Amino acid sequence: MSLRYAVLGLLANEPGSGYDLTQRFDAILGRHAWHAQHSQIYPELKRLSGEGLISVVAEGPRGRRTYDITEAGRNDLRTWMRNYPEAGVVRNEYALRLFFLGALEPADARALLEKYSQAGEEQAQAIHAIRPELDQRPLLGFGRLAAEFGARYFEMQRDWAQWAIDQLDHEHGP
Amino acid sequence: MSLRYAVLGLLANEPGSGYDLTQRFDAILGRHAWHAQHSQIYPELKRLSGEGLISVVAEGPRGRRTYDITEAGRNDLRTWMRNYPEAGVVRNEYALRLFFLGALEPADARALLEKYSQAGEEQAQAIHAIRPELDQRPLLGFGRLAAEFGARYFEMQRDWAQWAIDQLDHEHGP
DNA sequence: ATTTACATGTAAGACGTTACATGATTCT
DNA sequence: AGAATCATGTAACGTCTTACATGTAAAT
Repeated sequence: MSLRYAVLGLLANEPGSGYDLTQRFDAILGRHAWHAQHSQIYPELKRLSGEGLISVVAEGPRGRRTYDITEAGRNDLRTWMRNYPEAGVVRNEYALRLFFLGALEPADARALLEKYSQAGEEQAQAIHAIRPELDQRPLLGFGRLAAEFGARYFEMQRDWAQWAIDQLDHEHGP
Repeated sequence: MSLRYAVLGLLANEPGSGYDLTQRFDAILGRHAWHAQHSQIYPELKRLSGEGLISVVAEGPRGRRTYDITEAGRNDLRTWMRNYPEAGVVRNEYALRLFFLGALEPADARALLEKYSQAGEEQAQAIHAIRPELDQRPLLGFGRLAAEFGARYFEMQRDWAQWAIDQLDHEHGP
């Protein structure tokens, strides 16, 4: 059921076509929270439109249809948002891998941790880079609060990986 | 393909039955990294066993079969681990909700942020509580490095939510 | 004796990915 | 003229959840 709310939330932020939403998923949302391909998005737009939660507000070249959220849709989104889930869907391949570091030999574990550290630094920088624009208007569904969360997350990942490397070095000689 | 490696990783940590693995997913892994029900686990164990990546090492009451990872399985797991994915699967309902805080009225957003803060504190405490045992032996697939990551993650969540509440209060009056 | 926990399995339907399919508009 | 981007759609296949189904062993 989350795809439904991902789409509603993105449209609540800014109207857009299926094509636009596909890009927003690819750019931001899909990296951190939820992913969807266009093959899932277009049917979902039809469904939501049929239920009156979104509607076509403009048509453009190549059959482009721009959707916006309706009042009914906004209410549905808010109701969902107000209800904090006891057991929400969480699936994270990177976190999964980090559980099994013990299965690697120290040299391989170290190399992997370097990648976690590097990726953390890069992603944090990427967020800092777009932050100035966020104060003007939300970008691709990325508001100030979410940006801060993302930045803190990736800085934490970077620092944790460095700490973990230190731990390994102390155990197996620097 | 990640379920496969979640199972291999858990068995690499400690042998267990389908029932045991179901509990490990429920207790730790499913909350942070990957989830699976028994209805998915049992068929997966058969598949992995058929491929020679795991094998039955003990049988017990009620048809219980304890599996352990084989050398072939350990190699497969290590190969997967060494390969850091460019675009791994990430799906997080909690993070998704946090992207759309702007859709709520300030009072509702504040209430939700309080829940994020509280949940962060509780989960961080839960990890600290089991940490002493981790130094003796890995517990439910939860090694020291992963525990530290989890603790830092939830402390970050708590602190971010408090920061976000401050931001809202400054915008809309305390 | 009854309840709880242990233990495994299958089936239907929902959700998600990959591949197939088509065409218009814009840029170089 | 050709390439890249924009734009939408469907089908087959794989994964995941929910529900159905069954039985044993241990604890109260």
